[in-house]
Amino acid sequence: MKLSTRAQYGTRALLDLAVHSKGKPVQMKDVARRQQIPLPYLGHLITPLVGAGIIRSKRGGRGGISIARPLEEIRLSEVIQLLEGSMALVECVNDPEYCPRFELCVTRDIWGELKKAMDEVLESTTLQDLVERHKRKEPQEAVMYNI
Amino acid sequence: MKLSTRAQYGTRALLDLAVHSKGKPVQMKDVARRQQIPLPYLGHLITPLVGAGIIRSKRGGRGGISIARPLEEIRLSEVIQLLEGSMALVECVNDPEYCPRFELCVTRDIWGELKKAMDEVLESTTLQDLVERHKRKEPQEAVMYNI
DNA sequence: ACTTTGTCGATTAAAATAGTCATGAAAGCA
DNA sequence: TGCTTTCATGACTATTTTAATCGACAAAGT
Repeated sequence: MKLSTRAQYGTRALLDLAVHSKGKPVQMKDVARRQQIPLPYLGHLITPLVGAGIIRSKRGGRGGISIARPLEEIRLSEVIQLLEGSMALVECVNDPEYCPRFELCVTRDIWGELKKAMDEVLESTTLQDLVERHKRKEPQEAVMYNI
Repeated sequence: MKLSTRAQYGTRALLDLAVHSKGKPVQMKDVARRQQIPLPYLGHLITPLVGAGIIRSKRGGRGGISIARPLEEIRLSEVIQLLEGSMALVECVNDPEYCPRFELCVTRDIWGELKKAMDEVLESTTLQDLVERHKRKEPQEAVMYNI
């Protein structure tokens, strides 16, 4: 039971963008290189994020992609939903009509609890949180502004 | 990102056993029929559970399988581990050496938190809990002993 | 015009999962 | 003993999902 590379790559790409783009477009090829993601594949991951208004893109020379919203308004839950779909581990958790026994099924309840546990983590984490954690881990990129 | 049928079937089979076997062996074909699991496939799921001492099996006429431990000593975490493996959503959460950037990688931390959130649910749920929930949902199977 | 850069659909490749089949081994029973 | 039942196991096949590539195209700049 693994997360798809879509979700992994996509999250890494977003964090990369958040760190490297200060409002200015960053070329996909740079993100791809830094994050070790095949460039043509990255294109496909970006699409749904653009559609959801998380990323803004601009074609042509000096074009690129950039974050389209305040970082604290981008929840991981939304990102993962777009790239991976629901975190439900079995179909019947999303769609009760999928299995006629959903009412009596006890195991379904457990899979539902697992989904809920994951959703809580993803709902409560924003891209801003990731950036802050990242800064804490890579102090060499921090700049002393006030000295 | 779906749970394998192994884990789904295996958990259902175990619950079925807990409900239908009161210490006495139950034939795999009966479990398979009730739980709608292909019989030859069920055989493969049972193997690791027998190996771990969760299920006891007996061949030959009047043989079958039965639960080998007190229900409250069978945690879902153990069952899932046997049937599905670790709940880590990416390999680097299990094995730090898998990716050289594990120390600095922020997204890895998040996948680790998701694993932890799931593990907590699975650790805290035993087969006994499932049986109790099941009884609550199917009162028609309850028998009045004290009247 | 020409170059750069993202968009999109079609297609292929690779891997994981699900399921089957055939053979064998243990246990009971006549 | 020999027959039947029932689980055990490894090899194999089929199916599905995921990952990735390719090519043509569209928009934006110079």
